[in-house]
Amino acid sequence: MTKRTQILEVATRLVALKGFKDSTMKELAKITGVAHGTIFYHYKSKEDLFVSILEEIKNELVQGFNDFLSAKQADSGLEMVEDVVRFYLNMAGVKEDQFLLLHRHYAYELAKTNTACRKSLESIYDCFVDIFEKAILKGQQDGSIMDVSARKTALILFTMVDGLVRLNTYNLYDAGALYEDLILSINKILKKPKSVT
Amino acid sequence: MTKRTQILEVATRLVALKGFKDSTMKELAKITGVAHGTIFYHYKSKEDLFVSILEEIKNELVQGFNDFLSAKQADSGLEMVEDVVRFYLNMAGVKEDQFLLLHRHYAYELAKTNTACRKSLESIYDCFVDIFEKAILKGQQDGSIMDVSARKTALILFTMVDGLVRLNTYNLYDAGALYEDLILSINKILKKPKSVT
DNA sequence: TTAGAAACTGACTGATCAATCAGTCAAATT
DNA sequence: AATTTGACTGATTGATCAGTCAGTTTCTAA
Repeated sequence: MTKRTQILEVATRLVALKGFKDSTMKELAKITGVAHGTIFYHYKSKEDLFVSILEEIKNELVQGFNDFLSAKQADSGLEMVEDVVRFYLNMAGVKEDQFLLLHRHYAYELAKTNTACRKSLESIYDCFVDIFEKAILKGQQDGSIMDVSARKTALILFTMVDGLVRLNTYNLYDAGALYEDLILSINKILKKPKSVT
Repeated sequence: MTKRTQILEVATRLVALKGFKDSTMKELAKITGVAHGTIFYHYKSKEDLFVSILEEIKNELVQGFNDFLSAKQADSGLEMVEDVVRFYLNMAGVKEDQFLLLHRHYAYELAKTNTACRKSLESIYDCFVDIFEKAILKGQQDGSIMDVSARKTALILFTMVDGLVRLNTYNLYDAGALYEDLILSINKILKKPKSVT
């Protein structure tokens, strides 16, 4: 692995854990095992490094969700929504650093002035919401999901799932105990009542 | 208004807007119109000032939610849940700075080492979840809400509503357009089906 | 073999920050 | 009138930071 890649990996973990401002390039250099100046040889500034981190996160997450989408296609739409929720929660555990970083404010503040940053964030969130929307649309075609606005409902499901991930991060409540209740609630929102035609 | 209070008010807005690290005491002094040293006369450190900010937020929010609770008592439990949701969304608009600050990471990081900070956060979130739980329990007594774990469901509703507030903050989607759909979804989660005894 | 390019180093710089502290001043107390 | 107190001031300090740069090492291709 090149030093450039090593720096990016360690920086992701560091910024996720401590935030952008509290992560110093000195510490990053020390942990990575390179000289302070090497970071600036590969990335022209701290902000530039952050944009690269976000781009890498975007690539990994979009890749991961697309892989999931092309692998799973058999179930009903309603079952697919469940699968998406479980996959999302699983990804949030596996790629904890990436999700933690996405839940910090710095990226969204930088997005106001930095185009590349905004593009990455948009790609990530569109990817998240799209996958819920696709599952809902599928469910409406196969009759397992009731007639609701797919996009709006997708956004609501996303906020529910992502909210739970966040609750975990904050450590105020035991969010893990809520996973099954969350899926039950989502079922109630979506499930088409037995038709009475 | 005393300078001490003025400093606290301006600091709340400043830290909500820019985050703890990016808010400088120099700027705070300038905006408030006091000398740099005055801040340290009233608050022994920047961190101490932040704890005071959080305590003030706790007092205001807990007060606000308790006022709401003692005013509203007539409706059915299900209607009360709706009222709580609307009140929460309204408060998030009125007290935008306070909610924004609560959605930042610094408070939760400080809570790991600072007891007063942790206590304030716990009071705030317990207050939020309790009010949902009370409405659900009421609905289960009057028969408008189905038999579910009140506490767990309260947490899920809270993550839904708070997630929507957050979505607004991030400016990625138009969350305002989702308010009515959110309330519909919550209704589906809670509403007791017509009994078939 | 070697010359030039690319990768890397770490001491250094200037800027910025929280916090300090000696001192001012007006109001309260004696 | 004399003294004390508490609110307030702003220049100063020492620490820390991102970023620079002159110099060194490693790689590459002819």
